[in-house]
Amino acid sequence: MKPTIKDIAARSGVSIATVSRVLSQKTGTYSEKTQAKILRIAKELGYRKNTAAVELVKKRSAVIAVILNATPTNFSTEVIDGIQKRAGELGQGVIILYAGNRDDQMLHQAIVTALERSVSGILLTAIEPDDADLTLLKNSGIPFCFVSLYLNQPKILSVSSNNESITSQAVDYLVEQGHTAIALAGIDGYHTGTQRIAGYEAGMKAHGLTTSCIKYGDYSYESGRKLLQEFLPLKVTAIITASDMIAAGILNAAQEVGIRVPEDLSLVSIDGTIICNITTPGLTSVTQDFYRIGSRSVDQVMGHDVETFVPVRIDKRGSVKHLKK
Amino acid sequence: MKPTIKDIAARSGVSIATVSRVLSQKTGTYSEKTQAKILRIAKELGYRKNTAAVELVKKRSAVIAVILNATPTNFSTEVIDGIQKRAGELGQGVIILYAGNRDDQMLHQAIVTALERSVSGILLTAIEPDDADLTLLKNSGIPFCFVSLYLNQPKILSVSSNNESITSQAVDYLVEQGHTAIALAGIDGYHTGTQRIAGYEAGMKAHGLTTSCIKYGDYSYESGRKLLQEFLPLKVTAIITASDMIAAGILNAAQEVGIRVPEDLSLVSIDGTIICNITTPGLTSVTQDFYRIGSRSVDQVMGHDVETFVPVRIDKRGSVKHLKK
DNA sequence: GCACTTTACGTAAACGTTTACAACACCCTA
DNA sequence: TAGGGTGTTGTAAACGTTTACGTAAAGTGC
Repeated sequence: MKPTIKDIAARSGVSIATVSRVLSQKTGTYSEKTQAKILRIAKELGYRKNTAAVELVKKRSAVIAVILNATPTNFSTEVIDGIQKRAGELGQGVIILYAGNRDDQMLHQAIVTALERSVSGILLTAIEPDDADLTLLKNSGIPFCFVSLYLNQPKILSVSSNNESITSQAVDYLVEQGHTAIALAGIDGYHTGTQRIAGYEAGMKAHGLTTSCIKYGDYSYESGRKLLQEFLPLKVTAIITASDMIAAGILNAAQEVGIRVPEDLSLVSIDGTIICNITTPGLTSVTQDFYRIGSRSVDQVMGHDVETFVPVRIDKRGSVKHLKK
Repeated sequence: MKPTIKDIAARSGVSIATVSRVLSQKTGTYSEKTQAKILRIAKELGYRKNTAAVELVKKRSAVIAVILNATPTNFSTEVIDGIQKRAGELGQGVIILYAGNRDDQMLHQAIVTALERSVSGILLTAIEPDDADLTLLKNSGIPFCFVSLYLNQPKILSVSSNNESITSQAVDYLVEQGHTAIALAGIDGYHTGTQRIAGYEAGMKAHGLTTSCIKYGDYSYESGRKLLQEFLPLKVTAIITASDMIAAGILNAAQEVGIRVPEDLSLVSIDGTIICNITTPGLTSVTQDFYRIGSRSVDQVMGHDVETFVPVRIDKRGSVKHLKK
């Protein structure tokens, strides 16, 4: 049998209450002598606390639930890393729950699991729940925060990059480099995509450019490869891509049909993961700080008041050509 | 207050025992009529079971703990995906615990956390515990399994590729293509590295090749870039790399100094993740089935009797040149 | 109509902690 | 010496489930 505080109490001749106080470090409520004795005996017995019992009586578990899409984007590990580190600092464990791919049923199950565990916070990473689940979350009394997704609703916590700013900065940069025929590729039809389109169109308009060219996709490498086909008949000189994988797909498919990057086509990728270093040429990117997005989301959900938007930066690599006017 | 089975019992006029039996589906112990009534009332009240209470009385939680290195290799998401899916099928939740980077302190903490939660199994992914922790695990009474690491010790569960087979197959393939000056790059100094070296040397010897060339590294892209420098003065025609990232690093560094792949240098990468498709040329690889490694490790740790070694295959892309004899 | 089984449900203990409250010893101060 | 404070400990209830055991009612076979 695993030893319990009862065993320690029996062995040390004190009550379980005292053992509990020592073990949970309610300082000031016990003498140094008993502390030493209890710690010694606990060690001797190989005592491990029973988390379930603690959570039952405390009615809240020191765990943050992270709900993820099943398709692990190449940034999710960085986000989780940030979550994990910050959670550790705050004494919280992390439990990861997969929610399938826009699978409302699985997502619902994941949320229910988190609620049943009475976690101290729920982080939804790149996930958009339906209204029923959003209501469920709101009524649960457990704080939740959207990560890498901005819903633009009042009183809903979130931490992400500013999608409008991402695309408008990308446009600014390309215009600076002399481009005017600029497309946006691989965007989704949900919140993130919509916001990026808004930023793209605002950026274009600010420079007096009215022709917009937008192609949808799903952030994957394969999607990028397919998208290149759609650009063949068009005469854009630069493409802003919704992810590094989209950029890599476009890049490779382009090179296969003899289109040179950046000589014939410039690319600015959104994300800036290590993929950007691996391709030839390297991909100039609007780089998101995923680690910080993760760590700030933990602060956010634990009630600390921190930024909603984490800044991005442009990393110049080799995929954009400077056009002479 | 969150409703409990007591509230349901009060509202439906039965005892909490009956409510519990219905809710935990002890079929055959209740009538359809009471079942219907209880389920209806539970729904009305928005009842959620309290996992902590269940775990306390059952003395085991339906959760598998996955302990990971902090440096998320690009295959870990695939492994976790496999774990997650299979665990879901078996009704187990998954909790992820990071263990830092060969940080014995953090690893110990992660193991203790898993034990305190009385998880139903512990999966150690690409992690080598020290003797004290191994003893702790063995004495815990909780099954554990090494994932993507083979310790070659009796009675220790593990699921991985066969590292000796990986490198010997790579050697076979390169010899088939006419290579004889074959190096091994980016290998670590622990179990995995040692096994891969054994396979490499056995493979070389089997073909009558006696000169071996081994360079150590840490699986990262940067490590690959550095390694290329070491190969410059040597005259190898082919390199087997310990990971896709190592291969990508060598590839890019090589191209920068005018070494063409595969014309001047052939590469066979170990892992076969999407990285192999993204580089130019694509990387020929010994591809590991990480998803299956993950899913089988769940079976293993849950007591099902499944394979310890998951087969690998060679995927030909563009990084190996066929040398005429 | 009897003995026996089955079905459906209730009672109460148990799981391992935390914590409000009480109790006691001791010391200090007026 | 009374009164109060402080430091340390014990008692016991509480957290929300599961489940062994008991029991009453209903069904079965003869």
